Amino acid sequence: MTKQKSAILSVVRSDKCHHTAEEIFEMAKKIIPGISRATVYNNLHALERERLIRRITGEDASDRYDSSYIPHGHLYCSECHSITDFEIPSFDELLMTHVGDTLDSYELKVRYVCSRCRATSCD
Amino acid sequence: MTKQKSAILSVVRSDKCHHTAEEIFEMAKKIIPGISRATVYNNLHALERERLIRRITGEDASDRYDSSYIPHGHLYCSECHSITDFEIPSFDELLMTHVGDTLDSYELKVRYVCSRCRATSCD
DNA sequence: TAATATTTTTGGAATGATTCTAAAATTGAT
DNA sequence: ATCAATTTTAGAATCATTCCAAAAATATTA
Repeated sequence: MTKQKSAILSVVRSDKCHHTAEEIFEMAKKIIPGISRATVYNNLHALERERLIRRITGEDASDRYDSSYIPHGHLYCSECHSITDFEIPSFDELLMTHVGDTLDSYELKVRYVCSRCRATSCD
Repeated sequence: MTKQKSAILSVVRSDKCHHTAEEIFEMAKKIIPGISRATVYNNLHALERERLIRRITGEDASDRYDSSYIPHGHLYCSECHSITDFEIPSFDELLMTHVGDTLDSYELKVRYVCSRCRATSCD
């Protein structure tokens, strides 16, 4: 594991947020000032292949990265655009019964209004 | 509803496939030869705002469009890259119990190997 | 250690889906 | 028919990501 790669992994693992490659690049520069954007992309892909992190896609233009490889749901608040992890107990088993045993992984994105926004919103 | 918009809607509704904007553009040209790519993008967005179609994102570089707005799961075969609709009975209710009543919609993508590929694959 | 092969990094160019823009065309309302 | 509002159009601009070829780092072998 090169020092660039481990810096990138530590950045992704540093919090529970779901950062974009660009954000990870900026954070990694604080550890290795000369690091290149291409290295960040290379290693994010490599780390996902090695099942150490997971890419999550779709909500906006940029992909984001999750510090855990283990699939779980993501709640997207339509008002503040926060992203929150969530878990449905034995969802894997439920999926398996519908999809069969070639199930590999899943991505579950839920749009909603988070409790904070629900409390403060007037419209 | 302009003739461009209704052509685009009819193209998206014409089959159960999940076409990219580019594919929809090509198909729409057969109805309105002079149609512009920008018009396709404009109207795909408008149609989704009007809840007549749904955008699905993430699996490859381009977004795709579903002929139905009603959320349901999508199965992605890792081998042949086919996309298949699927439904988990009362999944909405299940989600609601976990997310609360501000649930708006969801996107569920499942990676697996489809039965066709399972049958023919040797590796 | 020296020599060589392999892997990784780097910066910048290339790609490609999507968005933006400003002018022209169409549509709707009075 | 006139004026305003909306939509379409072609092409330029944007922006995340990928590609590239050269340089650097690392591992391997002698």
